Amino acid sequence: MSDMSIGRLSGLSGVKVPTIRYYESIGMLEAPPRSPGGQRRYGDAHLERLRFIRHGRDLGFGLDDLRALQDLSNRPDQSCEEADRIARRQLLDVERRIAGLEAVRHELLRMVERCSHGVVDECRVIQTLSDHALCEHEHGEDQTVSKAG
Amino acid sequence: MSDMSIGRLSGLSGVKVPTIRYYESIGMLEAPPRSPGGQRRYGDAHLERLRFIRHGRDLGFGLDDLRALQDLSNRPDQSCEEADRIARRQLLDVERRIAGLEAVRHELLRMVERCSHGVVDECRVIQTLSDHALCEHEHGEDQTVSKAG
DNA sequence: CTTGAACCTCTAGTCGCTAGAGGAATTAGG
DNA sequence: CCTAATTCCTCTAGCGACTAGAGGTTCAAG
Repeated sequence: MSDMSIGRLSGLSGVKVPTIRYYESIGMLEAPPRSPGGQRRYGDAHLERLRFIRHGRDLGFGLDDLRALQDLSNRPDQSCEEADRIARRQLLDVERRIAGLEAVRHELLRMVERCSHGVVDECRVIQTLSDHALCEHEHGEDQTVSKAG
Repeated sequence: MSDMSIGRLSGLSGVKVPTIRYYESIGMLEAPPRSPGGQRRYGDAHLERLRFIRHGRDLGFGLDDLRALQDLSNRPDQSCEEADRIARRQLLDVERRIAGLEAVRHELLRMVERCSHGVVDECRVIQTLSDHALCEHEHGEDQTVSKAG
């Protein structure tokens, strides 16, 4: 399973080819040896590392967190307090985002349910956006909901 | 309430000063008249529009959607079908993201609950990330969970 | 040995802001 | 009226985590 091309590594890891090169460029993934012609040749260690990153990204960890966790896993004798702390922080973050999205979902539901399917002037969707008093949504301090990739 | 400075508009709308200028630069907010010295002077229409944008952003709409919705609200006689479609799409998107985050939350909970608080080598957090087989999480096609701003 | 897919580097773009430099205008107080 | 503090101005660059595309090279199958 050694001497994988970047395409094969991509297929096995679920990480796109340009993303793998990007990870290398920012030091998330060790630069592999090259073929005589200059193409990347990966081994199993790369595949493992990339799966670790992919899995962590799926769980919403930032690349910095994953770098820290990866460093920790290379020092198996250390206390896992730090790893625990990072994971708990991430959990709290996810829970906070879920709560925010639930509130958003609630208001969106109200909007579309009350839409009379008539003309814009009577449209609940537009009205709700225009007049904040029509809804129950609280403005957070400066937190905003953002799109997922 | 006319002739507001950008700072006052910011305070009343909850949108930060640089963000207001950014909105102007990308055509989301009409450029206001200027004072003799060249500073922006806003009226009530700007405040209303900005609150509309702010509210929409809080609900996770993209600026393109908000531009479309804003355009619609300027044509009150048109059918609100389009507005309805945009809002429903947004609702589906939010629901999809909630579902994704719930799965993520579930796995994070398992991770931190099973952490033995010992050394890294036995740490569930690291193990789960390293070995995908240890968890129940399914990799989506290429969807990833991203941070909120 | 040819062909076509996969690879290479590099730059620039995405979204929605945010930060900072370096300077001009405004406003409140004395 | 003058000063000092605050707010405002433009401009460029940066964030995270990629994604897209141009223009060229290498590899693997037949």
